[in-house]
Amino acid sequence: MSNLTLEDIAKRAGVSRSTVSRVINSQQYVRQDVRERVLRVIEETGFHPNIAARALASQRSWMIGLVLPRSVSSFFGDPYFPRLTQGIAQACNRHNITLGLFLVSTPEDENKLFPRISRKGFLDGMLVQSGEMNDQLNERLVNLTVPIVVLGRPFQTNEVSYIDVDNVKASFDAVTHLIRQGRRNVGTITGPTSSTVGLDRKEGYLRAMLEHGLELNSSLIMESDFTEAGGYLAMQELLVAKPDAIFAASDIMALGAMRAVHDAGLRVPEDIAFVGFDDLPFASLSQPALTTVHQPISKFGEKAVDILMELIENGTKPSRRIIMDTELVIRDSCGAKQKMEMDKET
Amino acid sequence: MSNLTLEDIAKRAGVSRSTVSRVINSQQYVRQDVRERVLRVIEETGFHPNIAARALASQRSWMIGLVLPRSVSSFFGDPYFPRLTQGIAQACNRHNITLGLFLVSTPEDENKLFPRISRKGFLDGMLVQSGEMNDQLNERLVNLTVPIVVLGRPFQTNEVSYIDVDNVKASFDAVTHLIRQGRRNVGTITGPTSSTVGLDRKEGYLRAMLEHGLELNSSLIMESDFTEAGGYLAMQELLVAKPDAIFAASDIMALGAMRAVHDAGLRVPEDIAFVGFDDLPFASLSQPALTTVHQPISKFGEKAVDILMELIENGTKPSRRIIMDTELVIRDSCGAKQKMEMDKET
DNA sequence: GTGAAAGCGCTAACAG
DNA sequence: CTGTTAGCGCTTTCAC
Repeated sequence: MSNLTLEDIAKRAGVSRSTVSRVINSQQYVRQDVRERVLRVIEETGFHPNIAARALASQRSWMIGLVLPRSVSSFFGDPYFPRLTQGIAQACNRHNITLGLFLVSTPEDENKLFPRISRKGFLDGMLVQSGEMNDQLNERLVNLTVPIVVLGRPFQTNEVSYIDVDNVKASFDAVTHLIRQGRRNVGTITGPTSSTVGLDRKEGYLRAMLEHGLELNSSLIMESDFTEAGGYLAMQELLVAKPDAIFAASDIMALGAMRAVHDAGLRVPEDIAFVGFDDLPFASLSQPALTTVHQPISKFGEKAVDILMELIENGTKPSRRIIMDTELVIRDSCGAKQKMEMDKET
Repeated sequence: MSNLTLEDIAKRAGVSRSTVSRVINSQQYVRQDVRERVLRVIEETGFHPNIAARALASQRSWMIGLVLPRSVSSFFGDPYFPRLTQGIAQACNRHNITLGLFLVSTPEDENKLFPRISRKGFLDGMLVQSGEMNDQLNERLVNLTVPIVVLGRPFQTNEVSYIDVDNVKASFDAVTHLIRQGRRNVGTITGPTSSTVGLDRKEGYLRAMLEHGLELNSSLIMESDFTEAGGYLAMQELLVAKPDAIFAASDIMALGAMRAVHDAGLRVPEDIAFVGFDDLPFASLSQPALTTVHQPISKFGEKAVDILMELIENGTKPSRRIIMDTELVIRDSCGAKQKMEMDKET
């Protein structure tokens, strides 16, 4: 738009450049009437400071990065990420900072991107999606001096700030719910166990089974990849073990698995009960409506930005750990409602 | 990372700052051996130029923006956008520029964001998703001097560069395909007709019907909103008119509609044939697999970035219009395969 | 409280 | 081909 500079505003307001700068950065030590006069000129002219100049002088870029490592960038097929991104973008708007999006697709990408984003002064901070165990990027990034908030528990938690939900507890509760419905042959479709989220949700399943005196059966546990197709395939294998309930570590896998159950001529929840994880919009629309663990995805993203901004303002020590709450949303796929009806009748 | 400056590199390489700058910007007029020497020092030190300083001096930010107006930011529930974003992000990596993400959620967002992103020097260019008719942002943005590529045909096409698929033709072909299967009572679920994409896909339907001598019936045309739930609702209404085929303007709406058909106790494609639009990953996984118009979404995004970069390098005149090809992917929901079987038998 | 002045780290004429 | 020099538009001491 305009090419106005601080100097122009200063001239028009009859003050010096420094004063205008002070007003813009809402510092103290500016007389009230002067401040108002400057503000008025800024308003009238539609002046906005040049970000590059400001960044150069202040050593802050007013930009944070959202970094999705290679191992998750294919996850973009999972509606989880768009939702997350939306929450993050909204929070950035609120904070008046810009959001840089860095999707690492290939190893070459990673090598090119890493030096660029880790250059001091380029990003004020970053949000890094927790990736897979063998993902080097995560570790390289975390060892930087830039403030970082990891989305999801990282493998290395020392000195790192991160935000997560209590995956173990949430999964424990989900599986417990299935067991309480009288299901005994409870199987699970896990996420990749090379990721903490895959690991933690599996852990919740294992603990629930053990705690309720049920035997673990390795043929009731299938690892998959957080995709619909993966869920379908995993379910086909699980069918052999004749489960009467399945806890899927994500809604999208639950959907694929239910499709497999349907294709096998079995019914949900009568033959096999289901609980998913995420509570994405389509969960309530599936056939039958999916009982699932609700995650506050959008809020999760917003909170992550808030924490990051705090770290940027106040320094990264001590590191912060935020665990957000989940909630089991009971719909039709777990058979609980149906069971209640039956219990009433008898 | 490091705090090296051009000056440091210059000193180590025994040259002046300008020479290093020339090497970095791969300009000519540097002797081969000098260039190599400088390059080696850069390599050894892991030096990366300070973007803010570079931006200030060169008046280029090396960042482009992806702007999703309010009317589409809710569309983020549509897997189309993540795919598109992925293509765009990849192309940005290739071009060594950073991608700023600007989601406009509320009117306040819009008012805050607009001056910020339109400030000269902040963005080298932007990709703006074509929004709804009454969306002011689109027009405001397009009237800026910043290079812009609109994603999807804008309402005002004069002097604006944009990239799109031939929605009218693609829809025409899709509907023609249904008619060729012997369907006569073909209905459509359109996108919002306040958007060009909704308008164009409807236009293709209308033309196909007319051109094949079929009468238009307003109760066979339902406007919806590109959501699964919207598709379901629209289909419920359409059912009254007893259609034998439906062209849905997006896969996600087709999915919702097929769910409604299923709930009504009818079969796809026997009772009602379906063709969708997008060819998102789940299209091949639906029950039955969805016949749909394949859009090269990711390539679309990449191409958009390429065009924008060209505009940035070479000026925005003349404006460019790129129309990408689509392709009808025949699966099971349209009944064509089934019909072929039958035709063989008789 | 306010202004002058010195950079922030780079690019881009301009000399040579 | 290479170096010198003058900014880019802001922040931030340091005087006053």
